[in-house]
Amino acid sequence: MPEQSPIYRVAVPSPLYSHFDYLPPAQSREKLVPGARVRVPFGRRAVIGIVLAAADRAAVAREKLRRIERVLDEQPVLPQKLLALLAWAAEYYHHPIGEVLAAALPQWLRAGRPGEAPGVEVWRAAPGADPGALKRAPAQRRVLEALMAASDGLEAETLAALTPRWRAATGPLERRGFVARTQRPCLPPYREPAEPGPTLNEDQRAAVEAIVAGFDSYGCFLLHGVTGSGKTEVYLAAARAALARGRQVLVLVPEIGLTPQLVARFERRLGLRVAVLHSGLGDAARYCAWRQAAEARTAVVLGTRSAVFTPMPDLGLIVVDEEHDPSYKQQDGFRYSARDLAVLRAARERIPVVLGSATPSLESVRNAREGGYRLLGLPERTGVAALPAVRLLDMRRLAADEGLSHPLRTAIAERLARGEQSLLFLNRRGFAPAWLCRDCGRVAVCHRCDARLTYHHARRRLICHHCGAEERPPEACPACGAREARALGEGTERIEAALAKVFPKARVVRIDRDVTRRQGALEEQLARVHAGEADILVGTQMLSKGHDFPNVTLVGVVNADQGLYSADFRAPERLMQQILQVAGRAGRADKPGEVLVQTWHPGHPLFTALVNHDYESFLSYALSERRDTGFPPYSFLALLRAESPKNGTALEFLRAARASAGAPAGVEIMEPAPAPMEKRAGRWRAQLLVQSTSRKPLHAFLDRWVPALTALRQARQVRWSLDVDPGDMY
DNA sequence: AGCACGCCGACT
DNA sequence: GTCGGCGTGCTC
Repeated sequence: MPEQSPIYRVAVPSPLYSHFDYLPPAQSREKLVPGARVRVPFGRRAVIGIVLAAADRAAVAREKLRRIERVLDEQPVLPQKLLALLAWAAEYYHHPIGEVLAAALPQWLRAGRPGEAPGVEVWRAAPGADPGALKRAPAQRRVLEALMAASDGLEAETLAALTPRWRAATGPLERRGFVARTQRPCLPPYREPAEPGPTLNEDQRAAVEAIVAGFDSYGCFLLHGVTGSGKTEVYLAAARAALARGRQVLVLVPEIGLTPQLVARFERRLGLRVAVLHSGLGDAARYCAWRQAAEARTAVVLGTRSAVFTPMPDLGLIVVDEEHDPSYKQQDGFRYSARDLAVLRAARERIPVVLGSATPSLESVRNAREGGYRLLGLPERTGVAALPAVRLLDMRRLAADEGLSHPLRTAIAERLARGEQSLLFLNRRGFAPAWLCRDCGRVAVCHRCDARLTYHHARRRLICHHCGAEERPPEACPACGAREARALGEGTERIEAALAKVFPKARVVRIDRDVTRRQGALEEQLARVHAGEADILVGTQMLSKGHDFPNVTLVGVVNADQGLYSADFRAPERLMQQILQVAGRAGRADKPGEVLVQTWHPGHPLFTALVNHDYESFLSYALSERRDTGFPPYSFLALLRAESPKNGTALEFLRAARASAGAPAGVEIMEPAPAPMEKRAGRWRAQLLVQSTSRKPLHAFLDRWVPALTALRQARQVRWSLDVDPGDMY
């Protein structure tokens, strides 16, 4: 019998819901391994794909098959286990396998670069280099001076931060012999011995013991610890135990929580170099760290969302810190939840996973109460004061000037008198969220979105926070010609200005995206706060993540009501989490903190729970509401979104989608509806919610529905995407 | 998504 | 007379 040459199933980076079959490369006789990259002809071009499997028959006629052009890897870049997880994820999230694999691979590998780990480029000044000789080349001069000031040389990334034209500068400098380029391994050795940590309290010890007892088998632990209860110490102790067994540890943190301080703490306490993975890394540095993990040369990986896909052959423990954080859910393209995939990965690898939070998500709480998660509680704060007292300020009865009520001002004044810091939290950047004509009341709106423009005073601009559009405030009202306008409402910028007026001697530091956009600016602002160079902090939710402010004894929540009655069913949960997170930043053993919340709805059950520091009663309230309304975690959702530059076509597509769905058993398909903000960035958006009380019928339905959607005539005129387990309804 | 093919309007 | 607009079809 003649030997049939094998066929290879290849995932190709394209939004097509299937793999593609190829013949083996011309002269090779060796079998290709799944997970290896191959260069294949695809349509009229060539692309880098990933071998999924060998097969003996193709899905299409044999004449249609083309040959793999080139094999890029002898060893798979994605190990079997990870490939299987990704294939599962592609099915679960109903996303094309090629794009799923692309999301898991570092750009370096996607671009077809060699699999061997690159070093990190380091530039050094040569002895005797003379910046004086560079009078007419200021960029070169700046680079050279920076290099001369740095004894150990500088990495490409540091230079890039210095000047965007650094590449153009190093070239001539190198030719003149003023600077030299070297490579170093991306993770330099860590030479300090591990620092001992504090003695664990009873609860922490119990938590660590429970996790360690479960090593070598799957278990999901929900570590519910109030802020300041020492969750990180539990992670560290569990990580040490895993390391002692020769296993690797994967730690996921929210986007904004991955700070140099956190990395340094892990390195110090574990006594080893930690591989860091986050979006701000350059291609080479990122791939290098990834590769170190894949070769088990580094034991600990600390990363954001996409780090859940890091290959780690000896993985023995996964930690998901702040598991409730929305940044674990990817909001475009392949819309996965890194937290959920971490749990799944742990189950498949038969290892424990720890989900930690002071304010766990309702999903995880329900899983702990009724599902298989084990709850580990840390009710005590360590080394910090008792939880700060929370007081509601009933804004129905209080006058507020520029958003600040009298009691809040008094409380700030007291802190100033005592030399303590105050923190004002307000989830709205800019000066004022509305700009209106004094005469006719016309409000400035965005032309591309269904949204009001926010007035930014420093830049004297009206800015749309949804599409980024900017314009100059009009001299005269376009509707009535009146020449006077009014900025209505408060953003962080206005609060900052108001504070400067009321407390002229106070040093106010603002922390929001507008201030911290520049690289390193956030770090600078925080350093000022910690050095005691600030009396009052004003900021958005950026303040609620990852940074502690031990000298802050007053937290003011300026407008707590946004999100209380929002279109998004998760908004109250987010609000509660944000307030508790920011409240948890305040106070110390010797200086108890106080939290003042300005609200027009002081009777809301959310606030009752907040005043009592009773997350449990909030959970009961929120869970019973979700049960009554049939929302997660008491149901499972999929949201079909569509958008089009033409009004109406998105809804039209959804109506056709609804019609093609039929009446599947056990699944409820809602009516198509315009999105809560129908027009955004010039596109009309609509959505269609699909709901079920159990996953099985929902996914059985989606399996049939998605191919049908692709075939719809209307699908061509819109951009559509399916969001399984959506994080929000916008 | 790319990329090409294909058939109708304003320009060197 | 062409350059180029984006509708439509295909990718093993």
